[in-house]
Amino acid sequence: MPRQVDHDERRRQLTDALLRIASTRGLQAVSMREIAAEAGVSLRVVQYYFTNKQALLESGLTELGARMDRRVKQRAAATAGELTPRGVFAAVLGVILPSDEQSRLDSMAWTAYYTAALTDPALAAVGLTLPNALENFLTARLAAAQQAGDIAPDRDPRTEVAGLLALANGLTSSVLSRQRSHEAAIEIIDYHLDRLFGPASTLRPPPG
Amino acid sequence: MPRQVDHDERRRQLTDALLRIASTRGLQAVSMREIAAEAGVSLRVVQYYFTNKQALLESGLTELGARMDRRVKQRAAATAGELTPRGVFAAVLGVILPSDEQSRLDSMAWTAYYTAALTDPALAAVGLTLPNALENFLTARLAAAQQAGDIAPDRDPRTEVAGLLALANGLTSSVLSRQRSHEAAIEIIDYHLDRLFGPASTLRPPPG
DNA sequence: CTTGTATGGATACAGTCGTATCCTAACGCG
DNA sequence: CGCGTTAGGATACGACTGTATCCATACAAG
Repeated sequence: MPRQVDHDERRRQLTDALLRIASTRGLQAVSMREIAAEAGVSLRVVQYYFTNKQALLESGLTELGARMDRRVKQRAAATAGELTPRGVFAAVLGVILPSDEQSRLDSMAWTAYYTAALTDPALAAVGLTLPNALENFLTARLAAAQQAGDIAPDRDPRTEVAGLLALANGLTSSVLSRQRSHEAAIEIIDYHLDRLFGPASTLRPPPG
Repeated sequence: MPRQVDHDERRRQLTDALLRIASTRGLQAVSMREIAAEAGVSLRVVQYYFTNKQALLESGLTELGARMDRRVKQRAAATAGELTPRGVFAAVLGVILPSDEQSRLDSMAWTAYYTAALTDPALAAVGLTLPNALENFLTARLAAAQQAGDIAPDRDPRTEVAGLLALANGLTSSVLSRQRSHEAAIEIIDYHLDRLFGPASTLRPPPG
């Protein structure tokens, strides 16, 4: 066997280059040649590691989902002790909102992909997986919290989750277009969480 | 003077064709030739009535804004008598959400434009005008309602409006991607309006 | 009727796009 | 040491893009 290159690593470099372009100049600025230039390789290399532009695009969307997933886990881990139901929601919704520069860029790319998915079924299949999983996860958590008496019994968990996710997504849009600051968005989220759960506490109260 | 053509009418036809393409196949499918084909005219005609592709795109965005504006006014007019503050909010937020097939198409186009505006300052300037005006309008209305005692005095009108608009936009996204039905979205909006105002009444109660 | 201008048909241009092909250099294995 | 496969450089193809140009026609004004 001749010289071996780590294909996964190469694909990751190219996917990162793609996402840098998509998040700064939009998905319509993404071309095979632009990706090559951004990654500092030749066009042939891009073609060699991805059969299609379509495959490249889907790889970008998958990577975005993986990043979001990583952020949620790392935020959950950063909170010492067990999370309250409210803590779980604050973590997930806080990850959806753009906070630092990198997550702002990722949100830009995510928005671009979301729009593209509206007229591209292949992208829609890949892109809706994470949001649906997120909604189901939060709904299950909220239903459990309701059983435990943490929220009022007359609330419908699925409706509440749908509203909160829509709120977070809408706020993300307004933060990206600089209509609102990150802090203002967080404040609105917290306000709504206060109405759903009691006043704020991220940690589960000590038993007894 | 030779044969005169109504330029405004011609431009309107072309803009409509553009929006039909953008709402069904996305903004990236919009080309001068596609617009010509969709409108049933030659490429030259498109060039003749619009100096630029950029001008054409901005015309499309302006038209979308005008349609939204028309819908709000017509919904307000459809409600007999004077609108309560809640009625105003229900009308505006109800217009943002896609209801019939046409408003779904317009929402698709609007979403495409919104995303494009994130990386195109010229579009952003045109596209943010209406949302900002809407936010200011609703904020003023809500502040007045607060003065009149229609909502609790501890609410911040600007924050409430920002949250409601973000919610409506986020719900629009989820309706477009068929994660949620129009009815479910309306229900969530009504639920949040109930929490802000009292229980639902669109008409102002008779004086005395 | 002639004339000048508004309208639009036909065609061309230089770029850019995704994809395909040809060929060479590098290198692990027998 | 070659042999064969992998990694990529170089180049080309046809399609499509926005824009420009040339020219014909139609029609209102003189």
